[in-house]
Amino acid sequence: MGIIRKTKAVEAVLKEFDKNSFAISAKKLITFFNSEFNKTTIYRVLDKLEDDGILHSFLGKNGLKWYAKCYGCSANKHNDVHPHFQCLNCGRVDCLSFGVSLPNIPDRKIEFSQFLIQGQCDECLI
Amino acid sequence: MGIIRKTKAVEAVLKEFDKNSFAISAKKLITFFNSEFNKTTIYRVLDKLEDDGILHSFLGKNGLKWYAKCYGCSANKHNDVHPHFQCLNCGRVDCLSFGVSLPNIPDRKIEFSQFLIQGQCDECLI
DNA sequence: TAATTTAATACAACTGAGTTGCAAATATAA
DNA sequence: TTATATTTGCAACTCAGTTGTATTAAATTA
Repeated sequence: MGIIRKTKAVEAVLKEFDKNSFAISAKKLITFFNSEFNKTTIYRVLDKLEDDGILHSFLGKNGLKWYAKCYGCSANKHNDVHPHFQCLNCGRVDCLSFGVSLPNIPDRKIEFSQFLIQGQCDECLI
Repeated sequence: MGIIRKTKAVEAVLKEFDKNSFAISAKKLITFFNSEFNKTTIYRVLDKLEDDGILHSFLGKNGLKWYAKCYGCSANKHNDVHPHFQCLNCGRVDCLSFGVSLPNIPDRKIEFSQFLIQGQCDECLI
């Protein structure tokens, strides 16, 4: 946590997340920055940004890792418990804006949860 | 769908799922049947059993593929929309018995959903 | 501003879950 | 028993993600 330098790679990655509100997969970022940055750099930048509470990650279709901006999270507390929606047609992924009501499970301690909903997005339904 | 033969591999895999009610990862089955069956066989048997509506699959921690028995599902209709719980300590995964109330999202068509909850299981909390 | 320290990066090699093609083996139907 | 269609084993492959290390570039200090 903390100790992250304002390097070209960090700024370039953050700029991509500022462009739109959708989630972005590590894979897509690596392809996008192919000629500028090494894939290892991208993976490590994403790791750092997640550690710092700037991004949160989750697994999408086929176990691919996706990242999206955090709102109201800090390095030590992740409040972002919302579902993610992945379009099975165009592959687009976004965060759904409502929270998930976690069930009360006796004798178990819930630490994380991830809710992935898959289907057809508004663009692809037309 | 249909057309699945009662081979040694199919029977051995099904027997494992009958032993207990927990989910089993493909990886674990491959290790378990290491000396008996090839890993390709295990992957293909699991695929078939899922196609036939006997097992359902979902992704756990690190994107690993897990399988569990289906209840009330057929080859063409999967009714099993329930959360899965993975213990971050012992790795055990099981199906939670209550259904998930899917949110109503305008302009989107929901086809699948997966809800993975992670934390400490009853055994590991003691 | 230059020197020093420490973190970030590129590169290559690796890991490991899952996939594919094909020949041989085996279950089922005739 | 024979025919035929599915299953299996094997080896080689794919590909997202990881690791080690020498080099480069921020940030800090003098």
